[in-house]
Amino acid sequence: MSLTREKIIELGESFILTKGYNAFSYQDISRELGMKNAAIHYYFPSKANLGTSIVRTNIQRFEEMVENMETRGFSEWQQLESFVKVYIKSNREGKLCLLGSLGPDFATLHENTQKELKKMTDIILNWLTGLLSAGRNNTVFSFHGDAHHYAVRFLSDLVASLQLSRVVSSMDYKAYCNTLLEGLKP
Amino acid sequence: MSLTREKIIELGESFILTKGYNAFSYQDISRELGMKNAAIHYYFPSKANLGTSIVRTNIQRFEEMVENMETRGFSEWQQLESFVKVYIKSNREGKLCLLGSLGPDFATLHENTQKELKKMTDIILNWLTGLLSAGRNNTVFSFHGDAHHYAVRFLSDLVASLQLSRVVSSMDYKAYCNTLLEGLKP
DNA sequence: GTCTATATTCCGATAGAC
DNA sequence: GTCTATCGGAATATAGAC
Repeated sequence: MSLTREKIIELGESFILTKGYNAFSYQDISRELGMKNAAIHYYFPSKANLGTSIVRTNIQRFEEMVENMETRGFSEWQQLESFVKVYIKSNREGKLCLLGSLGPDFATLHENTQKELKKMTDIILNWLTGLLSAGRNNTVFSFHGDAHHYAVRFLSDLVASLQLSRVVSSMDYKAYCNTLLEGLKP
Repeated sequence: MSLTREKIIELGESFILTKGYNAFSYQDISRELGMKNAAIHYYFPSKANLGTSIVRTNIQRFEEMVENMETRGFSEWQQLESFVKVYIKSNREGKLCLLGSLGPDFATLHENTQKELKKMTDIILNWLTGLLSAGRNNTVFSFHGDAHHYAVRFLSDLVASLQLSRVVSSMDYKAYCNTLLEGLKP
């Protein structure tokens, strides 16, 4: 696994989260790396390849996070808190999450990237649904209705509020996330 | 006010809501109108002008909707329901809302477009906050905590779930919106 | 006042140099 | 295996025709 390749993925992701998929170019990446834009094509023949790889990397990262939390015996509450912290960090860095950035551009993505993005979202939502459901059974969480519905809503809250925090004049993202968590307390 | 100009705004908005701001071009619009792409520049010298005008049109449309509802003496519940219906309609047409589409591209927008988008969001959030607050006082709604926080959350739910409905395999958007409204019942 | 011919820049991508 | 010179085309935008 080449170091340059990893840097390209890292930079590409960063640009997607700040400028958006259709606004960043290979030149944005190559400039940072001190190369010609065409050099990126050696590692990723097309922009679609790069996009797909970036989503795959994110899936891997998420699954490793979940594994780590399970190994450490995190409670449902601790797991949800850790998940929310990822979003708070993104907000601090002025970034969106990958779902919130690529989701709106879905129609313009390559078929493979679309497929991978769907896969990522399903994985996150399934995990979140299971976590909420288990947490409610253990009386760690309290909420009404279907767990999957609530999972969609909770994820929507995190995704969109990241976007809104750019647009809304004065928004305390961390405080907002805390009220989200508060709402789940029994 | 020229008819062509209005058609350009309408088409431009439609493309923003389906492809995204940075993915649509003047050619997309001119092709539909049977003109050369450069003709659009007569009406909107730059893409930023067009973007700003589209946001302004949306502000106007929203304010007219609110006025109409007040004239007809809509209850808080009816007003909120009407607002949600706009999103259900967008979902049926495979479109996002303007905030959910332009928000992620915020960093790439012209200063004036950014300003107008912020204005639009403030207007919507202020209205929603007032509506929720008044509705709670009249015991039409029931929710915990700060009304503005809840308004941000409610808007986030609508905005992001529109985006998610494209990505998540099986999602019943209308049913989802209904559970959102159910959550506000006393 | 309305639109077209044309310029300019930048994009993603290929062929080939080292 | 790694990167550069270069292409074809599409993007936004200007100057000028009707």
